[in-house]
Amino acid sequence: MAEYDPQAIERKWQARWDADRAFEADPDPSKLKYYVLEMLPYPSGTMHMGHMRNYTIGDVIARYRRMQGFHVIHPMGWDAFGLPAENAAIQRGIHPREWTNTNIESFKRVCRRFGFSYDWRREISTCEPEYYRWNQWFFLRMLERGIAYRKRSRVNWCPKCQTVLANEQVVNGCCWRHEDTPVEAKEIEQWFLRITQYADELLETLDQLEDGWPERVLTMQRNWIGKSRGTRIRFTVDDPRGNRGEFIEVFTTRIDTIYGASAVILAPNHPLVEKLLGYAGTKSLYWTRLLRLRQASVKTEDIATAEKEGIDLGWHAINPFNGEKIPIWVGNFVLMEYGTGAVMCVPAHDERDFEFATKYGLAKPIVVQPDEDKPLTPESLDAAFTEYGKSVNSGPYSGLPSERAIEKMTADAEARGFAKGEIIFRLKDWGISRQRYWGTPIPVLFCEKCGVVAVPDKDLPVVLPTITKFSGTGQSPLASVPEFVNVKCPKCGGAARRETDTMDTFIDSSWYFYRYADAHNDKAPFDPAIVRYWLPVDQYIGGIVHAILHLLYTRFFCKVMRDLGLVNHDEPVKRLFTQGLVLKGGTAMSKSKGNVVGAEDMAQKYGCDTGRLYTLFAAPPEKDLEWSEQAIEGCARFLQRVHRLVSRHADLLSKAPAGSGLGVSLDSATPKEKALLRKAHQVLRRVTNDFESRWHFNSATALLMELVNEIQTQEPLEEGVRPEVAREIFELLTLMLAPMVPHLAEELWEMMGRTQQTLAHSRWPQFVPQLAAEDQVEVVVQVNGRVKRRIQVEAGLGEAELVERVLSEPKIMKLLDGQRIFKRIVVPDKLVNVVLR
RNA sequence: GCGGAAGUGGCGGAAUUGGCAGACGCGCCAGCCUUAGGAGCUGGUGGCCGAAAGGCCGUAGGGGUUCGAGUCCCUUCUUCCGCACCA
Repeated sequence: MAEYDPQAIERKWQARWDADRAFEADPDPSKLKYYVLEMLPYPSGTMHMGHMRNYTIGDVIARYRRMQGFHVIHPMGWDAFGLPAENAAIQRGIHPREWTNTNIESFKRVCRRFGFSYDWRREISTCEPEYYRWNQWFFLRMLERGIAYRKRSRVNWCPKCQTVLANEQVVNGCCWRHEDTPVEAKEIEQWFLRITQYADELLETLDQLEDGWPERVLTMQRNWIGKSRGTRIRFTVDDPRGNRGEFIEVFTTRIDTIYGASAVILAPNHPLVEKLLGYAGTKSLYWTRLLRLRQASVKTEDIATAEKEGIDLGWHAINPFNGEKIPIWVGNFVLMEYGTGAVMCVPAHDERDFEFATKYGLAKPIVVQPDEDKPLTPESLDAAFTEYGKSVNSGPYSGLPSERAIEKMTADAEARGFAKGEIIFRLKDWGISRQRYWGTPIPVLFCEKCGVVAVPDKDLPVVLPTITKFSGTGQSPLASVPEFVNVKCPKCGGAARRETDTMDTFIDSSWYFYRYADAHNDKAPFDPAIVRYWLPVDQYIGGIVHAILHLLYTRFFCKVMRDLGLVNHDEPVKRLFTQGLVLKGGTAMSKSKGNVVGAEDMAQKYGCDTGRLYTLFAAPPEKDLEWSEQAIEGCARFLQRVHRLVSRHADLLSKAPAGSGLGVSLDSATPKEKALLRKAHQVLRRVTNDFESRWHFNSATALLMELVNEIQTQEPLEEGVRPEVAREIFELLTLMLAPMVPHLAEELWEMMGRTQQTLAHSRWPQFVPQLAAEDQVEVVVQVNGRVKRRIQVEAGLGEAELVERVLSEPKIMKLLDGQRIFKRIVVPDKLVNVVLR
């Protein structure tokens, strides 16, 4: 009997799949397509179990869908631009391209080693000109439409990365790659993509994803976009020494509380602050204190807990509703980046204003009263009342409910010209310039005469030149390559300089899965007709880390592509699955923490099927998974057991024609056959359900283990099991194993004499209810809801009959001892509850 | 602080709609086989009481709805995640 030799089996079947081109699929309108996608990896160092888990989940789904007859596209590629490659170059003197390609080779080798069913013809690598030229093409289209634009602004600078970060790439005030490195503020001129133009739609179409995306991710995106409906109100600055026409615009969602405003507060870096101090000649007086307010900590935890601080500027603003003069302050809690950089301070109805007013002794007029509770009084007010209620002390608006007051006051204020209803978003435009080398060159030139000039399409790609010196000084490395920088202006022929910043690598990953559909197109990013067949993605699988970053950007790109007429859907991904992390010692595997288990080492030790099975069995896929050497041994044992089991019965199985089991009638079946067929079909029903709706591969695996256990308890099969029945059972087992442990399944299939076709395209078996049905069931007998006895009865008894049978059972009669029965609850085939009371 | 998810044996985790809690695996215990076992096989394994039959307790704590609750409701606690002066 041949031992289970995973290495040999795995090589053998991988070669066979390659020869069969088993996983290649091209558009075929007669077939239902299914797009399975795993987030493309950044190939750094070696592939670890975290990656491997991601791809295993995707592969099981791809293989299962294929067995269901779907036309499956399942591609893989490489997120190949990015900082680690450049840092490796600086530290070790290896060119980023070389470092990256070595890693890609290694990742690809491991992917093949695990038998992931990718269509490798579609492989892309984002650092190749054939790919990034389309990044440039998209950028130019956005430039034409005003979606890409250039501006000078305060940006997030990571001193470790030596480059700018987008807002989404700042986590807790620190760089998303360097969680202990606070970002610094820097004024830089850079390129932005006007994602805010789509803010409303990015929010609206999240509703379409309700059924397919985790609620968590949807919530995070909604919060990030941060839509807020309110009013922009203009307060005139009271100017006793002449009218300079200064005014302050505040944004508020609660215009109804304006009669309760006791100050206007400006952000410390609001331009008007210095102006007003200048007018009054009081700059020197306030300057030190003002600087202190401006030096807010960047750590967000600190910000939230920081004490409110302010400075009374000595100026007043006029409340446009009642003409009242209220002081103008500067406050450290007012953000220049949000709204108008100025707020009206309504202490009685805003928590922050309450705190501020308490500290500085500002008045707290009450202008909203709660609906039910007893009315607020200045004496009883110990916290801000921020809910809606009824307006009071608000001139003509007194008595209105808050909602009405907001509407009416906004309308009136608009009519009188000092306010405007407005919707603002927390979302900011996406800053995409990076002062680094290893990325897509931004295809524009700066001409002395013509200004900013787009590189003409025909000159794409703007190829990233090969450079050899990497300093990491924060200067764009491309600036030091004269042959790259100095060009002729395509418009006027005069001298021009190329843009030397490169694009954020999140551009690369925003549309890569469209490129997979038509990976070698050299006329366009892709052929819209092909994309119409394959896209949108039916199932995307990846980590929760990308809940905002990548998934927001890619949704934005989809909408831009739609507006360019390239695609006809609004959302790129129908269903999203966020898998859990692979932990070791309680933390996520990562190179920096030194706790990685290499996928290749693992495959070498146990075989990849064992590795696949372990990651599927150890936890449901959405949960984190703690790596355990002991538990993986259990999976290895199980596969060995299955292999031995089939080996042992090869003779018996060879006596039956293939696929003959279905005709077996239960009437003529032996008890052993009945037991086996029942178990097999019960397992099939539940495994199919786990695959279909929940992807609980852990319980599916447990069920298959149960089936194997059952087969073993029915041994020897030669006695009492006909070959065709044995065959049916073993084929069911093998087909169900196929998506999870495909190599072993193929081998078993062959051992059973099936040689014509691989399992890759075999059909998923059909559940037969009659075969799963039990003819004896165990019924639980409860007294007053507590389980007392269990009895065997034939299945399918009616309620009355079942009660009759239960009550006539001697051991039940003894239990009840003639007591009066108050009530009976009957669940056929399951339970009888006798209520005595 | 706000929002969300979760809490089940020694461990990972099952339990589809309110109907047998702990499937399956790991670990552990006992036995078989073996020159040997870090291999294989058999059996046991939530806690307490009991020789056994059986009984009692048990899904973070408390309360409730129900004939019946891991599952539904209220409440407290804990953990994890997200947001964090967003006006």
